[in-house]
Formats: sequence, C-alpha cells, structure tokens
Amino acid sequence: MSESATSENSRTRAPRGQVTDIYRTLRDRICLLRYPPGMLLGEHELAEEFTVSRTPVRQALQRLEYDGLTETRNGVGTMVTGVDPNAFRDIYAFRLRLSEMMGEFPAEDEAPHALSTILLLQDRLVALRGQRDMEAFWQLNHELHHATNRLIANLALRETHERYYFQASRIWYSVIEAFFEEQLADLASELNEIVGALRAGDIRAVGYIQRNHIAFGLHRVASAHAAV
Amino acid sequence: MSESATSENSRTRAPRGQVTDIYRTLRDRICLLRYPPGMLLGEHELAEEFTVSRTPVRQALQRLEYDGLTETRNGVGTMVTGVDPNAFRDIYAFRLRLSEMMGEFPAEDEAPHALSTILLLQDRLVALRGQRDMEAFWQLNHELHHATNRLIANLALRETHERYYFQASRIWYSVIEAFFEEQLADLASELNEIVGALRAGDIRAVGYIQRNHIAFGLHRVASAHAAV
DNA sequence: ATTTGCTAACCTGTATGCAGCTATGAAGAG
DNA sequence: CTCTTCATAGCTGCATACAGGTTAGCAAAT
Repeated sequence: MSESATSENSRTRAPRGQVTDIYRTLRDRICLLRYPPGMLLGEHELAEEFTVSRTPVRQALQRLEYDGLTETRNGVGTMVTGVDPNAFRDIYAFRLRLSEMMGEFPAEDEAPHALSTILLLQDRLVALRGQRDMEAFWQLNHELHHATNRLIANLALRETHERYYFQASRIWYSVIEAFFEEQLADLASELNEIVGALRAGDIRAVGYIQRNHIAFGLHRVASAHAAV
Repeated sequence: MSESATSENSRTRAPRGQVTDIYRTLRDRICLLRYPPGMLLGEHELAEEFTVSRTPVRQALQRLEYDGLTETRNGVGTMVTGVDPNAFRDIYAFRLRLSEMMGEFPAEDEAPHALSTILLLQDRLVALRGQRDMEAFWQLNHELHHATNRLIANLALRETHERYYFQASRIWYSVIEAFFEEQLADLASELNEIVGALRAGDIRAVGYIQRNHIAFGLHRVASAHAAV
C-alpha cells in the first residue's frame, strides 16, 4: 500500500518535515473516506501509530481543521467534518470556474511532461477494469489532478485548484460506489480527450475538458441525491 | 488602537480561541508592514507579549506559514516572507478573475447591510483627508473588503477572495506611501461607484468595480516598479 | 420506571524541559 | 591584515506533565 509515499510534493510551496507527512496521510484517508465523516480521531492514538508525540500530530490536525476537513472540540476530540450540501454545491460551482480559468494561465513547457504522465495513467486505468478497486481509482484521479495542476502557470490559481480538489474529492467519493463503472468509463474518455488536447498543445482545452467532466460527475451526484 | 479587536469573525468558518486572536493580530501587523518582510519573529518574545507560553504562539505562526505570510527555519526563527515579483503578478491576476466571478454568486439579501456599512466608510474616508494615516486607511480597506466579501454567496469563492486579499494587501502597502493621495481619491470613487451599484441592487457591478480598481492599483504599482 | 445529579475516565489546551540546529563572533594561524 | 576554526548563545522542533473541559454511566430520589 503506497500510504506514506503518496507521491512527493504536490504543493508548490511545500512545508517540510514529518508533520507534512502526517498531514498528507490523514488528508488522504479522509478524502478516501477511510475516515468517514463524523469519525473521532484521538491525538494519542495517532501519536502511537506514527511513533511520535502528540505535538506533531496536533499540528497536522490543525492544518486539517484550517482546510475545513476536520473540526476539533475541546474535551471531545477531532472529528471529520460532514458533507454540507450547501458547501458541496459551492465547491463544485467554484471548481467549474477554476477549470475554465486554467487556460488563461497555461504553462506550455509542462505539457510534454503531463502528456507522458497521462499516457501512463491510461495504461493503469485499463488494468483497473473490472477490479472495482476504489483506492487505486482514487490514486489515479489524484495523479491526474497533480499532472493537470502543473499545467497552471499561476501560483495562486494552482494552490486554490488543489485546495478545492481535495475538498471536492472527499464528497465525491461518498457516492462513487453507485457509479463506479460509469466513472471508470468517464475517466477513460477524459484521459483520451486530455491526451488529444496536449498533443495539440492546447492547454486551454485541457481546462475545458476538466470542467466538463467535473460537471458530468456533479450531474451524477445530483441525480443520485435526488433519487434518495 | 483597535488592535486585538479587529472586528469580529471575518472568516465564515472561524476557529475560536486565543490562538485565532494571536493569528489575526500578527497577520494584520504583517499586512500593515509593521512587520516588514525579512523581519525575524521570536516565539519567546511574542509569548511574552501575549502573556502565554510558546505553544499557542507557535500555532499562530504555523497558520501564518500555511498562508504563505511567514517562513520558519529551524534554529533561526520565523521571518516574514518577502514579496516575490512573480507571486505578486500571479496573485493580482488571480484576484482580478475572482472579482469578475463575484457577480455570478450574488448574495442579494446582504446588499442592504453592505450599503449601510459602506456609507459609514465614506464618512470616515472624508475625515481621513490630509491626515496621511496609513493605519486608518488600511482599516478602511479592510472593512470595505469585509463588506464586499459578504456579498458573495459562494463559500469557496468567499474564502479564496479573503485569502488572497490579505496576501495582496501586504504587497500593496509596500508601495502605497508614494501614491497615498492618489489611492485616497481612488478609494473615494470606488466607494461612490459601489454605493451606486448597491442602490441599483447590482452585485455583479460591485464585482466589476472592484476588479477595475484592483487593476488601477496594479497599474500604479507596476509603473512605480518600472520607475525604480 | 424515569429522571436527575454526581463522579470518574478521557480528551484537548497549555506550559515547560530538553535536544538539535544555526549563526555569530572571538581567537589563532598564515 | 586576512582567513579559518571553534565555542557559545539563541532559536526552533519535539516530548511530556499538568490543567480545564466534556461525556458516559451509575446511583439515588421521585
């Protein structure tokens, strides 16, 4: 399990050290829903797992709270925040705009690297067919995000794009099980389209492709929510 | 001076406690350039000032680092980050887009409150004429930001809008001294325009007004930088 | 049987001691 | 006089002890 080795720096301005490792690990677990909303995380418990004292764990938890992924209450503990439907709509609407904005700050020289990365992702996606391996699928999405994120030449937009990717992914995975096959096919065509766009050197197109597939996912989630 | 009482919660999802107070105080000092870039902040020193131990101070400093306002190096201390010209361009370009986006998520019911707030700001701005009181001017800008921020109905956009306002304001104030009169006049007309827009109930217009005045400020800073 | 009050266990918030790291300046060699 | 070296003071990173707060469960009274 590539747990503590979830690729290297995904932030551009990355703080170093073990606190960041703990932060990323916990963030991934939350976004993977291995820590479902409402779950209580004890500092002492986590400190034992990571073989450190409570201090670094607390720092990681405070970053998570600052990200809005957890909420700490005195005397109780740190719990994973729930998915507020309003925040859900807001985040998705905002992400659509961010993706549309991507083409206005294209990092042309990153295109070749992104292309080769995504070609590899395509192979791994094929290998994933029929396995229903949520974690591998998530990891794929994560790396796709990372690759496209590097195509953004604007630091501020890049940070924001990443920030809300994580907030959104957490929500998204709470309903993915019902649409796994569909999302798999969708991701396949998204990768295909992005490859085409990158071969044409059209980063703006990459943004619009991403926007569209975010919208598709949103539509599925919305219809699922309406059905319930 | 209304130091520790810099209005109430400006974040929508606000953490509580004294750590947040310390954080806001330090953030304001940095954005005011009372702590200029490169300045070294000692944990022990701040702990004495706020009459707490190093622990809460460290938490506040870590949030500031997460915001990109400071940088902590082991064995040295926490220093206020400098104004990287590249980051400067990125943040400004991004803020322009965010302001343009504002009208797409209008919080109609907040308009009356914003209007009355801004009318008060107009009076205070008049009283400021000829005083060259940087801190009061900054406070005015801060409250204007707060008022317009509440006009955004999308939580994600609102958070981002606020986040980069603080990053930008810090840069902005490093050159304001040379343009104080100009900026004063500019702010006056911005307030006038916003009042007109709010009276018409046109929040989209507020966003565009803000965008334009951000661009004006950017132009001044750019020309100043070219002159140097 | 239900409700109320209390206590004890557990959790986070804070303070503080210690280890590791960095920079500065004085002292000595060239 | 200049350059190198090393000791030292001061800082952050981490661990840990203690204080304050919350909740669950039991017991007692109605």
